Amino acid sequence: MRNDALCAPLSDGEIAVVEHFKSGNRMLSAGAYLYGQDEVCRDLYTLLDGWVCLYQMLEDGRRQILDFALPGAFLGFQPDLDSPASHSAYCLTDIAVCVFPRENLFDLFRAHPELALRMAWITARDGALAREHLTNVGRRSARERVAHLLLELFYRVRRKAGDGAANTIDLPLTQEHIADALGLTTVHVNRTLGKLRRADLLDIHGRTLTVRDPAALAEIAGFDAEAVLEAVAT
Amino acid sequence: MRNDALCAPLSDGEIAVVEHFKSGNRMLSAGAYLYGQDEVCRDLYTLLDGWVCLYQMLEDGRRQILDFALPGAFLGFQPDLDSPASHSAYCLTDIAVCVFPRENLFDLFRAHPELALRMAWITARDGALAREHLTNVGRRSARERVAHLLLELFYRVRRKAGDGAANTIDLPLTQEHIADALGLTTVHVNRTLGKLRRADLLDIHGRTLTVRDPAALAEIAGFDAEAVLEAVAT
DNA sequence: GGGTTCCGTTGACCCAGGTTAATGCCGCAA
DNA sequence: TTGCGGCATTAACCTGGGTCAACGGAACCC
Repeated sequence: MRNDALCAPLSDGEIAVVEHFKSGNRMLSAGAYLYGQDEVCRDLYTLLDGWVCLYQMLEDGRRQILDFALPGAFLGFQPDLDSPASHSAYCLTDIAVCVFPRENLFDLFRAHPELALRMAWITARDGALAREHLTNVGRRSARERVAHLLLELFYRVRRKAGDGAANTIDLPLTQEHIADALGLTTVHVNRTLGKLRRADLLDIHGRTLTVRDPAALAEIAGFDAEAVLEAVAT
Repeated sequence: MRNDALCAPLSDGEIAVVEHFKSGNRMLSAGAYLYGQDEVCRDLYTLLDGWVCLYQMLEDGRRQILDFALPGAFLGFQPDLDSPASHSAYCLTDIAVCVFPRENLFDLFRAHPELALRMAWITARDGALAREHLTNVGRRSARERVAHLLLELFYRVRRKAGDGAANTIDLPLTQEHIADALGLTTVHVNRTLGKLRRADLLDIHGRTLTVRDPAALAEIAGFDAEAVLEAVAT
């Protein structure tokens, strides 16, 4: 957890400060909202366990998923903490978060400048990932997009798991989530997944993703592991 | 300029520190690169004058424009300053930038924590804008996308200009730039602009954009001025 | 003055992906 | 046990936007 969270690069003494600052842990069930679009977000969170998806919704119900947050993600920080959130954070699974009261954040940052620096680092990384997603949906075909997203998630969760060998990961997404992340429809995602499966490149069933041929997928996706995973590294 | 740049909310004393830190100004001609994808970026910049576009390129030449940077933008900051840039910064016009040597950045931040905080703020804002762009290309039709982008730029430059009334702005973009920002082709952007022009909603010619009916355009675009412009406010 | 290059514009045609709708499976609650 | 709701899957059909190609004007250079 420490790897990705606010406190990763800190000394023990500094971690103690952060520990003291946090207001406790919280558990939420799958389907709950950590915070919702247009609602002023009271706290900041480090995701300890589970999956969260971040999305924006248009007036008429169209949805764009911006990112899937994995354990270690830092959530709820935005430029103006007093204005309503620009997106919703929805629990895809049961989750556990570490809660930081928003109020004293700036005091904390002033008292511990490394934390502000760390915050800038995290935020820049999240921005870079969002930009990767933008070029994915803006400039790649459906087949390429699906391959790209699944590879990204595959490597991200494998890195967390530290299980460098397994080619199967837990993937608590429906095809609708994938569609909404990629700017496609469920029907087309289904067709595309079917083709990739029949080509023996991967398999998805029962909340599980198996990557059968990472190299071929990377080729299809134009997946640059460096760029994408750096955007997600510690 | 001070409005948007690194030093906006600082005291005069603090600004003096930043002034001292900067290594000078630099001018570049339209068509030049401030920095290129995959090249390690030596400096950080505040854009003083002109337009810059930030884009990512795929192997096969497809291009996704991530953002158009306007005066006041802070450029070149990324999570790992020693790794190659994830995108290119290309001058759409002649520009002037204020240059900060990257080397001592962290020393500066340590010495002046407000700056690190300010950096986090700027980075979070840029991330939010990138996410707005993601939902624009992921979930809106060509017509909506074009309207949305042009309104965004319209309000952004008008805000800088402080010219609250004018309905015409300078827009140094070709239709190809618009296409590459929106995940469309030039041909289709042309058709779409034609329709908007014929509907008397806007007009583009000779590097100039005139918004004839902002309200109708906002309606079409699902343009939420709050959300989008906050993502760009001081 | 005549190339040349860069852009904008338009038309004809095509296809990747959207739409609609039906079918089937599984897990769960009564 | 049945029924129901969420999800995956498939097929038939349609359309928004892509592709290809041609043309025109403006700015530039020799």
